[in-house]
Amino acid sequence: MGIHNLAKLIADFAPSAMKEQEMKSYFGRKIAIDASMCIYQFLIAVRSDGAQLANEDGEVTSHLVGLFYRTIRMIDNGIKPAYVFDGKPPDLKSGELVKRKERRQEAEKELEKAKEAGDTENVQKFERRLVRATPQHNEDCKKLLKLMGIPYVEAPGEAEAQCVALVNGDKVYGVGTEDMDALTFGTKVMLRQPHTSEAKKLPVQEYSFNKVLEGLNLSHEEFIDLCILMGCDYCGTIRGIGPKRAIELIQKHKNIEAVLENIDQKKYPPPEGWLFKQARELFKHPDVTPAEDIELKWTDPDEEGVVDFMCKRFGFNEERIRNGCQKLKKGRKGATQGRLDSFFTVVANKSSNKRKAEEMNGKKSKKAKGSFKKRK
DNA sequence: CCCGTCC
DNA sequence: TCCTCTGACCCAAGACGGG
DNA sequence: TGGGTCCGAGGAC
Repeated sequence: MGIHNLAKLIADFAPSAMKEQEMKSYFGRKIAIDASMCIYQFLIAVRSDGAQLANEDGEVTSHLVGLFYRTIRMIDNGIKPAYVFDGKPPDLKSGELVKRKERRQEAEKELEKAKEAGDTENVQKFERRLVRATPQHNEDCKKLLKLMGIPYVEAPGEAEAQCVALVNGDKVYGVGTEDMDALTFGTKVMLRQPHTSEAKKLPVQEYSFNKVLEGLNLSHEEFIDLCILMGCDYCGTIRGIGPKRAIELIQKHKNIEAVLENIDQKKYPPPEGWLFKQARELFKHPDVTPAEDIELKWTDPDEEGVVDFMCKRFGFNEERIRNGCQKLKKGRKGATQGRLDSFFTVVANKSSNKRKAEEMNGKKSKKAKGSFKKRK
């Protein structure tokens, strides 16, 4: 998943494209998040003695624990998440998916071996490697989100691409992800792991797409070709060409076709039947629902519904769940208030410089729309 | 800060 | 010789709070 | 599964 080494390349060649912000400065912001990715991570990480958390009937709850508390944490910080669920992966990804399937089968064998040998350490290791978010997990999470009053979107294709559509269609401020290919899809703003920053006392890393292009001195099309050269999920790469050579070649020749004409293909052989054109097309025109067809609404949680679902069905501690619901209600009010507040400073120049206003106590005049002064 | 608990 | 890529290896991937 | 690090094998110069 993602673009190989892209974060490092940006750090090296376009450092100003990333700025670090305090969590607080995102108060009132809406953010799109790839739900499938979160669920997967929760299933892997939320464990006790190496096993997933579960209710008395053995139904897994790790994904619900993770989603519940992370969402509350964000709302509590005035950040409004909208979750996006994966649809069908594009056909081009099937090669990658076949590889993953093979690795799975490998892990299954290893798991059997470890079980027979009574090697608990390896059993856990390979169980973890076999984790996959099932339709049931997804449904559980959708139900919970609905009860919590948090909006979600079911993407026709890749969740990441749908998140980008929401950003660029001005439904949300940015996409919160670890997956750098959000930038390849062209997201105006990308936030890296906005949820962890508070807990770990780390700043949020904010990437600006325009500054990435500016810093690398590339157009969006050239940038896509660069990403393909460096390695994406959709097709192979040219052996012997890594980030350094890739960026040099794209800057010089502008696209992969021209690169191929100008390198010694004996020394740098492209993959057999290389599908770079199809990959390029996928990044340019991914299968997404247009943002204008999507309405995102944050509402108060249905506390009794949440308690019923989480406690009755999944055996969660009622006090904690009710506590969480209270935080949701409180945080939502604050965030709604805050959004209005920041509206005045934010909307003014959205694409380029965003707002330094927060610190500088903004005075803006460019781009008329909504550029009042920040009050307070 | 570390380490156990959450279910 | 220098630079760049590759492949091997290891590790950790959540959130939270009590002690 | 990906990321970080470290080392050896090539081409690049």
